[in-house]
Amino acid sequence: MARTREFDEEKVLDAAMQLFWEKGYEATSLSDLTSRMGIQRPSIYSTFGDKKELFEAALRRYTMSRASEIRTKLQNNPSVKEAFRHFFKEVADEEYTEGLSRGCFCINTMVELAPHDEKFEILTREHQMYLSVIFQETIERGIQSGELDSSIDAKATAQALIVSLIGLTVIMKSRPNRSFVDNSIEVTLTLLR
Amino acid sequence: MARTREFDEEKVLDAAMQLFWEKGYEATSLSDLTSRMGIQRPSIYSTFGDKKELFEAALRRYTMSRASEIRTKLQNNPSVKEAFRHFFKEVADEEYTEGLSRGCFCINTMVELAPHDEKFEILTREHQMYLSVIFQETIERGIQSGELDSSIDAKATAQALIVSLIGLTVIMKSRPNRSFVDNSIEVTLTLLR
DNA sequence: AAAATAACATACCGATCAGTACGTTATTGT
DNA sequence: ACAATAACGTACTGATCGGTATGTTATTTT
Repeated sequence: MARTREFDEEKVLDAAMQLFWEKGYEATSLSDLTSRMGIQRPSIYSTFGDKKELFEAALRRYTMSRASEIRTKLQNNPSVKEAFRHFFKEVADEEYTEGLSRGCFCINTMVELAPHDEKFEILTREHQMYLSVIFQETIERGIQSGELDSSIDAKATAQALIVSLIGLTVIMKSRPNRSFVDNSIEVTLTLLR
Repeated sequence: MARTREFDEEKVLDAAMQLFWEKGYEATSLSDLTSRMGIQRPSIYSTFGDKKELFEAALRRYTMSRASEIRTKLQNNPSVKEAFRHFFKEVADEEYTEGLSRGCFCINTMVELAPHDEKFEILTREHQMYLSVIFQETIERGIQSGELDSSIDAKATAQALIVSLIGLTVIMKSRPNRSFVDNSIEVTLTLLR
């Protein structure tokens, strides 16, 4: 050992995550990163590798914390339908409250990088598949409790809800009327009967 | 007048559209554009303005042709539900057939540019709103013909279908199992009862 | 205290970026 | 035929890109 590191690795990775989340991969320069992370260029390279590797680390950090956040939110409500309604509304509220529409870092990456980079195709797919399993388990809980009709297909319905969540997240970037979003959510939730 | 233009303005704009559609705005360089469009740099600037203006022209070209294409497809089937099913399946088929997942140029732009450029926020929003009106009119046709229940909210349902279509288009960039996509489509179509 | 070592900051690299100046060529109107 | 003009190709601009070489500073081990 020798000189001790002056920065907190998690903190600077978090700063990089915020920046990539806001601006995407291509539009974020190394200069943007150094100023936002508060460390110098060689520190980035020695700690995280090149720009793509830093991006990957930031995305992995995002998907992990996001997945557990969603899992917690869906578990915290005895009513499955209300849990989904509350979650979807919350997603909408966040986009309409904040000035900047960051959306979902993973979805942004799916659009920007997945088609041309297999690593991110896989990484983003696996996150969505994981979320869809969380949705499915939540729906199955609703069936077991008798809240939901046992005739519904938990897996297929979960997948449809994931698709709607993605669509919602994306279209909010164009800032449609709030009624558009609210209508879509209510209609989509009728899939949970 | 003097020397006549040697290139077809529509053809080179179409080439630019294909390229921006595949790679997005930032990742497409002027050198990429000149080689794909087959014309020199000054010809681009004198004909279309700068890179952003060329991008905008390409996107406008896309949204217009896409909207009329969708309108036609939905009108060509007497059954509204079958029209939507066929259309959604076709969107899926295209993504799974082609090697590269281009998705929808307008959706790509919504993710990449809309949050930081009001012009594209408006342009992409208006396209989605236009599509949602087409969907709504199609659903209303189904209600009038007796195919669909008159109790359904045509506008809200159309909006939910637009959201699902966006979600589908985006998630296919991560190349999920075909069953994921097919399940989502079938469940979503149960909104048309 | 001295040697070893790793994080630090500065300053640089060649490549590529978007955009343009400029000289040449081809077509027009007179 | 000739002057005017606009599209053409070449070659360039300053700025910025991602990435690194290098020298300095601080901490640890001996």
